[in-house]
Amino acid sequence: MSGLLYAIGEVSRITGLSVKALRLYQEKGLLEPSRVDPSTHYRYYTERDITLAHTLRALRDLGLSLEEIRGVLAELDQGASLTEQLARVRARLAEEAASAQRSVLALDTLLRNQAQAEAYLRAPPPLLERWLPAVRVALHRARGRYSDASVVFPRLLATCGPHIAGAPFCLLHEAEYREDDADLSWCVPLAPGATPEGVHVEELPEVQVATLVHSGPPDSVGPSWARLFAHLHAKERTPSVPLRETYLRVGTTGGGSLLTELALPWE
Amino acid sequence: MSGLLYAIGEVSRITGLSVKALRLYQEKGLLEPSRVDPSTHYRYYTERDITLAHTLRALRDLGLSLEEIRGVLAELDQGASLTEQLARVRARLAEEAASAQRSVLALDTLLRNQAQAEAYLRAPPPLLERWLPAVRVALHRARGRYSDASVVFPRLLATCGPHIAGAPFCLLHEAEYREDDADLSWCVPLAPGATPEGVHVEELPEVQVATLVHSGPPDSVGPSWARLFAHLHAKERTPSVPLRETYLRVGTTGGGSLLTELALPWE
DNA sequence: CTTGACTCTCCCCCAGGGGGAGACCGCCAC
DNA sequence: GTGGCGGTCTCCCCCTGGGGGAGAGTCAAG
Repeated sequence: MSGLLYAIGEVSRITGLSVKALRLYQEKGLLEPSRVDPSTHYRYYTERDITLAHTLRALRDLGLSLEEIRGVLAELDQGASLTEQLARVRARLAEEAASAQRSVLALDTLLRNQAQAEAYLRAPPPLLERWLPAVRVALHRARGRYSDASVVFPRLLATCGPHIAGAPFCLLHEAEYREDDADLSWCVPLAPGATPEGVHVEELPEVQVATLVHSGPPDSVGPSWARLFAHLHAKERTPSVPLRETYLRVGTTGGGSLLTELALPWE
Repeated sequence: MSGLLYAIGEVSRITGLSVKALRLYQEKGLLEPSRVDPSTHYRYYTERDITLAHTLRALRDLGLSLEEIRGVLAELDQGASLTEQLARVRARLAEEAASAQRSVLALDTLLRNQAQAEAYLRAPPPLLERWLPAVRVALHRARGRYSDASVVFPRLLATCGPHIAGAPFCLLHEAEYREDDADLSWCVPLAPGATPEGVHVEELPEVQVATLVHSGPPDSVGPSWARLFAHLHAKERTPSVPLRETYLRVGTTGGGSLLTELALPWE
């Protein structure tokens, strides 16, 4: 018999929807109990209501919002196509999945970089000769001092926003150390298709370098540079410009050791 | 100079974070403006604050909650490993992505079924001979009448809940039509590993049938069954039992045309 | 009749902000 | 000085999808 009535708690147990949720769905007009006692306001549900509640739960578990569920149920009720609403939902969910997947990939990249940075901290890689690949960067060249980094990089980050695709670095266009009038280029690698506005974009060619990862405060890099120069000298190679300092650790604002990769090109 | 101060609107323009969001992050202790005018309560941010805001935005865009961001920033501030928090976030995001992906797949299945049902509605497939595959079902056998469906199926759906893997159907164990004492088995296909409790589970073997999709109210299937019997008779085959009626359209509660697939086995 | 399990309504809470009201503030032009 | 305009302040309510609990009323079994 369909006259059999279920109280809200039983319906909750049967459908797995919470009592709170059932009351909410009534308030939203999604699932009206077949009978509400006018004096006690107790809700009573029929088998048919329970079937509807099951449908509702299935749709909710699929990730539909209550509004979307309302649309689907309305289409169902008219015996209409259903595909319209569901196709929209599918598109939304697919976008969500893709977005989460992209985030996971980005996090993986971040974690790998981080792991490598930590490895460098524990066991700095020895002086190494390798090729730096070509890279497209947003570049700001100016005369000044190292400490300008705290001014220039925030500005670059501000303009390039979401187009950034790697650790920022600095090019030193003269080999001699200058305290306060160095010829510097502040660079941020860009994502392949990105074209930020209000900033100079340049493609740096690949270059052969001797590299060294320096850990410690950024004003103590002098001896490490000296090691690189000495190395090239010992091999009778001619150092070239620009020198490159790459800032490896993210969030360099706080404490913790900083990591700087020094790269000295030769001809 | 790092003494340069930015008002909240400028910071918003630079970082892409809304003014509301910036105020919220201050309230949550994530991003404190370097100076707050004690008399006007205006917020002023330094370049360093803006860098932090960028980090914050990047993390938010990755899908981290503010609490997770707080954790990451704290680790960053101590120069700690970072990997702990980020690995947790990665796990969460991966789960989200997988879940959304599962939903998309489920929706695709649903949409395919729906599309086929609609195709059947427009152009009912002719009488067809084929094999019904073996299927594991939750089964409730009882004597009664067709209209018991509205009682039995909700109960089955209630007990089997999320284990359901297909359209429900009904087996008629006798070939003759009986109004009120038919020998019926109400069935719901189950997902492969599912073992619902409080219900009889059975594996139906595959069987060769003549099938026909009937569209219209469920009490008008008589002539369609007659067509199937006539077909087998013309081919001099012996009809067998059980007959099977599968209810194709979801949400059969509301209006709209119903679709029932009739399947008549033979020996 | 009592008792324990249910159920009712009503209110506050969460994240992550959006929208807007009403009141100040800063800066530029005149 | 003074007006005007845009920026900023605090404060409050709104959204989704419910959870937690208070205080009061109800149902059914013993």
